[in-house]
Amino acid sequence: MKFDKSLLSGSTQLLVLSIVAQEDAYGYEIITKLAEKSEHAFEMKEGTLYPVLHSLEKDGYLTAYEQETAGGRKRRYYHVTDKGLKELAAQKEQWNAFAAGVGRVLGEGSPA
Amino acid sequence: MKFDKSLLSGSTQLLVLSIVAQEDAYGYEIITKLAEKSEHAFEMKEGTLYPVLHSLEKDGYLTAYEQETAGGRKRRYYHVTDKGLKELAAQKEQWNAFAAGVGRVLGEGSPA
DNA sequence: AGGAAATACATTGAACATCGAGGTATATAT
DNA sequence: ATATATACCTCGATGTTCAATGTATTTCCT
Repeated sequence: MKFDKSLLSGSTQLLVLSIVAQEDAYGYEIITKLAEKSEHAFEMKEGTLYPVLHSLEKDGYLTAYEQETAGGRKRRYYHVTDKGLKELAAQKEQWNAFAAGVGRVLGEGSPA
Repeated sequence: MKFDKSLLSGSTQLLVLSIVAQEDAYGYEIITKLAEKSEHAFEMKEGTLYPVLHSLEKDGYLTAYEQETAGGRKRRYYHVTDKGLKELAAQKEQWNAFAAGVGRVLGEGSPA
């Protein structure tokens, strides 16, 4: 496929970038928000999220800073960079093209 | 994720099932049709398709029969079974839920 | 006060999917 | 004759995700 790595699995990146772009967020929070917003269609696992977060940071799409709660709990917040916003836009486009393609393949012959 | 294997990568199965369900087809033809119908959003590789075809057949979603062209070229046609049609319906539902979920995550905050 | 559950971070090994490259063979076009 | 398209297939490398596991703190319940 043309999209596979940059979409099928890249949908993870897309989702994470999208959440963080809306508001700075920390790991645990991202998982929660994803579940909420998708109405539990997604339930991303920590083992999936953290490596993605690290690679997004390494690639310069996100920056991280630590902050303590009133309670004293440390959280690692992520913030999207300009580069990250551009990447997000690109991945959104890719997703739309992919989804439209699937729709076209499924639609003809027996419109759901 | 909840869907990953049954959707992200399972989108391959969905796509193939959908093509064959519309009309019996052989391997090479499936790749061509997928490219056409999706307006080149997908370009499935043979190394991806044939293993999928074999596993769909093994699982009873497809049956195969051989046929020769006027030219004398042998083709292995695939036909969808009742079980395959049910699976297709199920995977379509999954896809729709997934796509809707992504849409919801992307949509809020900055409606494209 | 004590214990369970939720919060919050992270890593590792196994499983799985896809691709790229390679292989075989026939038909058609140049 | 030779190159390209058709048509099937396999294998190894790569990359992604998950389940399991680990640590530590905070909050809730009894």
